[in-house]
Amino acid sequence: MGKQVTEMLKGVLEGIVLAILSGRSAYGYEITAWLREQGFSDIAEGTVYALLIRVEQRGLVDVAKVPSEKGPPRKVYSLNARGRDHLEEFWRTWSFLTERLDKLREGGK
Amino acid sequence: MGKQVTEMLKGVLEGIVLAILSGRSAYGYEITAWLREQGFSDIAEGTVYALLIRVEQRGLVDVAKVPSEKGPPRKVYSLNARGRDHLEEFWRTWSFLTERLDKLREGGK
DNA sequence: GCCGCTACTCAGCTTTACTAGGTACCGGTA
DNA sequence: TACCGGTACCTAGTAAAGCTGAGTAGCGGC
Repeated sequence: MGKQVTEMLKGVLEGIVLAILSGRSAYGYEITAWLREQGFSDIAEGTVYALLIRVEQRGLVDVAKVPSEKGPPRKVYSLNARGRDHLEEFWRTWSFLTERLDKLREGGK
Repeated sequence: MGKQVTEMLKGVLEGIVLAILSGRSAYGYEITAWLREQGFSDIAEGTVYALLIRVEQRGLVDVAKVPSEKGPPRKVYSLNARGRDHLEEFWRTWSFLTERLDKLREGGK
């Protein structure tokens, strides 16, 4: 990926992670691995952990500590009601953006 | 608009402005006004000017100073070849992002 | 003579992602 | 036993891009 994606991710990555958590609970390491599989090849681990801490502090997710067979205990995150609201708001904003961009793309040629 | 759009605009606003310039030349004040009409209600003026200076310094646009009837002279920007390349690259990155997000949205319910 | 619109500029702040480390637990192998 | 690789998390410092808020300046109309 290029630097361009990096900048575009600002404000979007949080929505992506919340969207992942809306499907099922997950922990940081897992989310990072999943993102890499999906083509977000160079998202730094630290970025995901920092983001998770941020959304936790804002009360958008619940956390449970679950022991792992191989390594330190996992911090499993799940979306709560507030997080679900926030995610909906994210999708609305995202739709707004994509609509404008689609129009621009057509109009611009 | 909310703070959410603000963060999402990072990395995207530049593409939006380049896309506008791909259709026709324009100057800062005009671009700001146009963005506001399109629903980007609280994009700060300073933001647009700063962005224009940035893309100019990176050689993506050409600049011409044109006297105005009512106010200081306008700096009219137009997309050059490099800018056009950059814009194409932007659209590719944008498509990549929207594809992932669309999938997530469906999958997440 | 001043108000409002046009038009651009600048310094300082915030947010979010990156870099580049580090801690720690486990199993397998030399 | 000693180490390595995979799992799992955390932190401090940096950079980029947008915002806030203020300032400069020309023009026309009441």
